[in-house]
Amino acid sequence: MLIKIDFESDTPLYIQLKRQLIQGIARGQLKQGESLPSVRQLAEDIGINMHTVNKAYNLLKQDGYVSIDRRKGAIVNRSIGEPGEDYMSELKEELSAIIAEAYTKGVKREEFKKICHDIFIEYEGE
Amino acid sequence: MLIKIDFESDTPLYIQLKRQLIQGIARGQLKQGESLPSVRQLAEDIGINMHTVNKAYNLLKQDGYVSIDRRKGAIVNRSIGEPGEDYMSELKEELSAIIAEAYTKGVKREEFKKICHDIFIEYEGE
Amino acid sequence: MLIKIDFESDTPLYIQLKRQLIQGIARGQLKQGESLPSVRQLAEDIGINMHTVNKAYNLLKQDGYVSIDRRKGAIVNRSIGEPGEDYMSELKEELSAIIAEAYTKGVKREEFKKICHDIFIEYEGE
Amino acid sequence: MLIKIDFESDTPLYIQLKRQLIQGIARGQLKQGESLPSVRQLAEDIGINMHTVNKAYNLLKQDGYVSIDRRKGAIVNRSIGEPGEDYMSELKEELSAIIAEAYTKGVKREEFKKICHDIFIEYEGE
DNA sequence: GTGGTCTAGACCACG
DNA sequence: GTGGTCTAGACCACA
Repeated sequence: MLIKIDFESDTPLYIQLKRQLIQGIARGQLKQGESLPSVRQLAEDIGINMHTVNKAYNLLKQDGYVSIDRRKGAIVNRSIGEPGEDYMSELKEELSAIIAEAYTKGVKREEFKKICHDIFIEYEGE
Repeated sequence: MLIKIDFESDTPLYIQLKRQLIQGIARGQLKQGESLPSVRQLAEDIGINMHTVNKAYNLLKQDGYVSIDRRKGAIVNRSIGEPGEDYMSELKEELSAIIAEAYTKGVKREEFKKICHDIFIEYEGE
Repeated sequence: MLIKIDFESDTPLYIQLKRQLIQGIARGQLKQGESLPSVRQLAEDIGINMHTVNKAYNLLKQDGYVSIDRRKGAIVNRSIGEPGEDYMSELKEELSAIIAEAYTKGVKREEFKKICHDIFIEYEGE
Repeated sequence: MLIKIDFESDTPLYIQLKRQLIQGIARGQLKQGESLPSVRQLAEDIGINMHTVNKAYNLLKQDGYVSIDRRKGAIVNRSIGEPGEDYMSELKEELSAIIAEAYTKGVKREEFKKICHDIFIEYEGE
């Protein structure tokens, strides 16, 4: 799986990395039971520091996306059942802000829903 | 218009402020031509530093949401025609990350679209 | 509040620190709303690295013991309502191991309960 | 006796193993004079490395739980008279940390003692 | 060889 | 002045 880091971006590297790994899981490129590259390996591959990769891995662990096994490194977990209430309200707040901006910039409702639809299809179609 | 700042959040105060003002505009609570409270005033009202309010106002100006007039302060602009390409691709990337997470947490496509729909209605129904 | 770090111990420094801070909260030495020393300050005081203190603080934040406020640093939170199920089963497992060892080393049930009782009194008696 | 290893736990495998063997002894499932399975055997049974089992056995030996005989392997010892002072102060420190956490999470004194009581009963009732 | 821990020093965002 | 991020390099525990 290809990871692309934008060093110019003001989103922290470890967040960028975490997001892309989650997208990889969503797309099915990273399957349950599969193991991620070692922190040192991945760090070298994408040209960032080991500790930065480590931080991303630990966040993924916290969120239940991977388990860290002393023998095999980070292993992708089974998908996570039901979305919690906390998560849902976070999601709504986040969407509310994004949509407010999109709406004021002239993005139409149907256009927005189309974009979401297409992204979903990308993840579901495995 | 009521502004609610969460001091314990890890999103910067000025971002929280900016977002809420944009939501206010989207909802029609802040209408074109209307002027925002003075920096000093708003800072005092919500108990944050003047510089922080100033930063939010300047960002809004950069994004074309308000014009800053030395005498009248920040004035809400008319809505901004067509969304630019840059903005659209930013938006897609952001949504892609959010949806990846939502999808892995078990949020269904229709559920997600329903949430977006409802938020849009809130803004359109002015 | 006095913090004592044992550099010889094989429990990580940040865990030692975290534990002592929790004990401080339990004892009422650190009260709700009070703010902890800055990471740099505390690091210097106890002669360890800033990042190590930071790690402890972040764990405390994760567990809900403190909130990290950009303005005032780490602030002690209100006490946390009901113990969750997960925590209770963790606790039982931990105790089961400790008690197995104590039992085989000849510690009597009543003696053990007395020790627990006394420690509890120390925390409750505020 | 059934051994259950959690490969995703962050407590080292050899510690998990050691603890469970001590619990077996406490429960009376492993009686004095009885010999533990061979290192090789046990390693294979639970799917871990021989060295790991070896490490656990050696720790048990150090703590006086077993004697290691070249021919018969590890043999469970008689129970160990009086708890030493060192052990008792270690135990108190450990309990102090655990109870601080439990207390702050809202576990009541009587509830805690009840849990300890029940675990003790499990070990005593042989 | 793997991650975990600790140290150190630097720069930046925030307020 | 505060924490957040990133880098770098070292040592250790684990398996």
